[in-house]
Amino acid sequence: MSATPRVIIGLSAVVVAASGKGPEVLLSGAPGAIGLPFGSFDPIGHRTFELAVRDFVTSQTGFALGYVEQLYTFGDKGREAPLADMGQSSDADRVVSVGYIALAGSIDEGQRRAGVWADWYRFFPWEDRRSEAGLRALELLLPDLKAWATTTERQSRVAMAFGLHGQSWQESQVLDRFELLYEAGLVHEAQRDRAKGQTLAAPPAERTYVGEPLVSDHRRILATAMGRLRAKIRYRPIVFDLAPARFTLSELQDLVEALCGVKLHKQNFRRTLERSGVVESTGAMHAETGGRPAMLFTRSAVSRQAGATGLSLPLAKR
Amino acid sequence: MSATPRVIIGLSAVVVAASGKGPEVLLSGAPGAIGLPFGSFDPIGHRTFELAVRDFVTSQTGFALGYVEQLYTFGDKGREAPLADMGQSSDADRVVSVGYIALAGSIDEGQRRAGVWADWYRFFPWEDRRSEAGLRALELLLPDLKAWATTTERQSRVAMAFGLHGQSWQESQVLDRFELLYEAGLVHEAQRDRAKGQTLAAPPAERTYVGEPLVSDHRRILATAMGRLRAKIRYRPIVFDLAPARFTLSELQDLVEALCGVKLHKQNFRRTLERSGVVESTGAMHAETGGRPAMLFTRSAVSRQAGATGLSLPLAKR
DNA sequence: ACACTAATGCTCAGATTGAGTATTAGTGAT
DNA sequence: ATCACTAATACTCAATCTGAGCATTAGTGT
Repeated sequence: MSATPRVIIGLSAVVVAASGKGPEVLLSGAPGAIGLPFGSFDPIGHRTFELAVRDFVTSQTGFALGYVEQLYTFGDKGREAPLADMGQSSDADRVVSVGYIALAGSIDEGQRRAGVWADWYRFFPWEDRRSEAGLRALELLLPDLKAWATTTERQSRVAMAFGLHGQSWQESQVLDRFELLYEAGLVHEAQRDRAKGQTLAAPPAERTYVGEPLVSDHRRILATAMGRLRAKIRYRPIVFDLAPARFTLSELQDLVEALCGVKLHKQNFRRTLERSGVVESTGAMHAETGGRPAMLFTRSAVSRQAGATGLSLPLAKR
Repeated sequence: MSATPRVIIGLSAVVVAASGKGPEVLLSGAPGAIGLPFGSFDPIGHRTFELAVRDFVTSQTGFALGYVEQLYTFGDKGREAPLADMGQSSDADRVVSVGYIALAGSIDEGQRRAGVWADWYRFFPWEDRRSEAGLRALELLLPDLKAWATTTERQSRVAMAFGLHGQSWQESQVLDRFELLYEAGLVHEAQRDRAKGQTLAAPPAERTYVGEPLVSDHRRILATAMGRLRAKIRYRPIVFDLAPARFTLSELQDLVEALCGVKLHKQNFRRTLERSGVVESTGAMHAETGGRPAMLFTRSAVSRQAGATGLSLPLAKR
């Protein structure tokens, strides 16, 4: 459109909801070009980014967002996709995207069907360490990662990110792991960007790809969101923005485990939960599960105060 | 210049150094319009934001940056200043600024004189709880803050941010505190932005202002940087990017205290330090201070690994 | 009435933390 | 030289917090 390159600010939102099956993210786009809900920032109409994000997500998907938080601004040349297909920019423009994470709470089947949602582990199978499938996904990648790690610096990064030599797996290092896989040429996006001039390792073999790609750098934004959310669970009572109003402690634990991709020690989880005072029991009970009925809890008043602390994650042994 | 509004991406850097007197930040600008080093992003020339930041800081101030990290992208209308005075934009343009924090290490008197550095507490006197002056600064603000807190929501925010009712002072909530003061009209910038149409409380009395203002929203960016740095100290061995190569444990403690604005319990500080293994003793000693000579330490190899943990901050009682 | 399944309760040892008290090795002044 | 003074470094103790289990309980379905 214009001959002189402009800067276009794109806003991308990782909208997370919990649906009983675990964390799901809202997607948009046509098959083959799936991505996050995306809008471009209007310098005249939008007073703040956050309002713009709420705006376009609601208008694109019909969802009203609750908690919204800015993640990171991505501006690397060669990792963004041109917006040409959205008719809003010319190829010469430089697109910078500001990523946001938004929590849409606990959704029911109806709401779920109203949008295109996907389990976020579809894009990051190796991040789910609860399932055999997740552990196997990592096993598949490790040989190629190790082959790529030819310098001590790379070896150390790989070991730290993937918890190799006695190092522990840090559930919130999602982005570090993804970036290593990208640099090592083990995700689709690397192949795509190599064509655009990024210097990246070639894929060792076509069939090694694990996890589905997303348009532009959206998988990177999603990785950032997952990492941020997983980290934040520990120091802010943010799970409650994803949990239903009333829940049993087991349901809450399942949710946390699904978000963090790890198994927790049940008794210790409830102990710290009750001790910290972020939940309080409603009198009601909940049967249905074929065991002793569970008490239904709600988030307590203290958990709503700014500065309230998050949850501790007592890992269960292997 | 152009009639249709463009988006201009500004990059602002909070360059932090430790100089023995505590944390200092690099400033630029003319008296009366002091701000952070600032440059605008060139969509053609700059491949990534980070490279652009390193570039303009070095060219503007002669400093080569070490650790660099993106903070946040600020885009609120009415809080940015036009760049007209830099001859790079027209008034109609929308300026979005991406804030960065950079650590310039430990600097000596010569380097210090080469740039314009200022103790960061000049802009946030209430953030220094080591000194009587800092505590007094807060005392000065509290009555007006309380007067502004007419709703329970505001009262709770104030109580949490400033650690009022038994709530503890959280050293990393620098931004929350600044934003409350801004909304309450207790910092210069609020007055300035009110003229631009932001709905903010009027200043209760001219002379209540505590702390010096900065151009545009730079004080907000600085607050974000301080908060990020203070928080990061706890989980990444980042102090070492500000400390000299060799230091005594007391020097390290002084540095951490200066950054966090709090006093720490000496014996417990060293205990956790040595236990965590992030420092190791060089054989050398250091006299000079009129007491028993201190052992000189360096950061250990483990502290350099990605994923190494930060420092615990055992607060000293009042 | 009985087996089965979760939800809850309780215990114990080891590690971490908050707060002090006690020593020790320099410096500078009688 | 000896003594007072100042930091640095060493130890101690109790209160908490955590990791790991074992034990008990209240529903469900046969």
